[in-house]
Amino acid sequence: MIDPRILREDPDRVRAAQAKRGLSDDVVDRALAADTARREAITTFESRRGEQKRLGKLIPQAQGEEKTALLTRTKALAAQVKEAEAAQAVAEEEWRQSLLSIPNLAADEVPAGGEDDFVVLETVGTPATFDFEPRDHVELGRMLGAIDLERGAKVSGSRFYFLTGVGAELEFALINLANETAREFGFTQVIAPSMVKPRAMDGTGFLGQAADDVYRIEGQDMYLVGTSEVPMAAYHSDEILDGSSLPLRYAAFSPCFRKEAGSHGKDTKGIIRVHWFDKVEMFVYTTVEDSYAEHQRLLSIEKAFLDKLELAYQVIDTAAGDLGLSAQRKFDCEAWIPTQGKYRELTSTSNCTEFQTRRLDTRGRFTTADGGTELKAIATLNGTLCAVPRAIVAILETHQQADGSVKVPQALQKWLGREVLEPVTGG
RNA sequence: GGAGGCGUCGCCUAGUCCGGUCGAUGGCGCCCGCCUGCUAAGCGGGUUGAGGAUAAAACCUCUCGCGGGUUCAAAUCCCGCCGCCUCCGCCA
Repeated sequence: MIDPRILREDPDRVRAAQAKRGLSDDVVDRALAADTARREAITTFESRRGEQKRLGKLIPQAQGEEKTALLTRTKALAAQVKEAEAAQAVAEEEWRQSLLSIPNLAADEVPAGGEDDFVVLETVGTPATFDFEPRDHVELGRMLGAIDLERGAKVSGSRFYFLTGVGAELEFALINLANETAREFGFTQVIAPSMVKPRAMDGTGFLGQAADDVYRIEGQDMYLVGTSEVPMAAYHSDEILDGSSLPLRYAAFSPCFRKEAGSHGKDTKGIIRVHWFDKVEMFVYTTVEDSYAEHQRLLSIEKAFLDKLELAYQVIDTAAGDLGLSAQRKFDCEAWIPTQGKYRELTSTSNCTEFQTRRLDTRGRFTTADGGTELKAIATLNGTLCAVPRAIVAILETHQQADGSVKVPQALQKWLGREVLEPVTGG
């Protein structure tokens, strides 16, 4: 949720932000009207309620006719109060809904436009070249006995897989490396629940434009999370955090579930786009002022991780129209996938500023210059440390050799206990 | 899943049977001030959060786990839900 004060005091800024994302600004007018209506309704209710309370106090001391008269008046008033209260609730809800439907205001630096209007900030490493015909990760996975897509489909359906043998070992190695990296950078490790209540899902903005991608548990009013950003954002909901304890940096492991609705035909082969995968996600609570530097920090950690995997990648500044509901700015790290001849998203980091904490009611208590304290909205940020399947895809394809074996990046060797993954079947 | 108990403004706690001077008691902690060579003790005051109003205040409304209901009036009575604890059953 954006700051209601910005909407009231500078609606044109919100209109401009909507335009930048390619969205209508109707909702701005709707929200402004709702705000006015809401305040009127509050005034009406409060004046009636105030009178009711004043008169009510007189009743216990009143006697005889005076008391009867008072009761008649307060009884009528009670009905009015009830009515005014209901009207206020309606106005309040309309205001809330219109405000909730406004996405976070994109940063000035964010490129305008849609999915294809990103700006490449940086290219790191050189895409791998081969003196043989490189195999895709599906074939390599089969040769190594690492990825079993056929049985994944048999047991669970399309976009499911078993990681077996070195595939499973590779996941654990990646998780270990991610956790080691998290530790180096001062993150508290967390294992987060991947089923959440609607509050958490909605608070992180995933029941908005992304709702189609979310699995709901039948008959339970619970959801499977698509990322541990969801439980981690809700982790401190309804809390007032000690400002001096910030930043709070978490690295949360969880399985992630995505319907991938509307992606029919995209990445149908392999494990680039799957309904379930494991991920270690960085999640940070900090002040809004510090969030911009923290965002850069998360990006640098993601880059450091990709460097450890010895991958070639580019960093893009996502265009406004391709930002999530909550994000103010988003950087994606896209690794080179040899058999696709292009860069594909491996990690992503977003600064959600105060958008999520306003929805989930997380604030910070800070000491002011004069020694007092004040409550302020704080910022949340998230960033992928390692999304396992895509990391595996990039590693297998990048480090493959002519015979179908795969060189293990140095940083993973101690976790895998070997320098090369050897095929278990012929090519 | 069955039975019972509990949920009060940071923590503890009074109040709930018998609705209105509880529009929330006291203690601890914390903050400000006084006092005392310093410190401690002592004394006085302050200390939930949200919203409305205002130049800013004063002020007003809401907030006793959450949501309804009864009533002129609800922390208090009634209904539903959630969470925690204890016992039983079941189980990785």
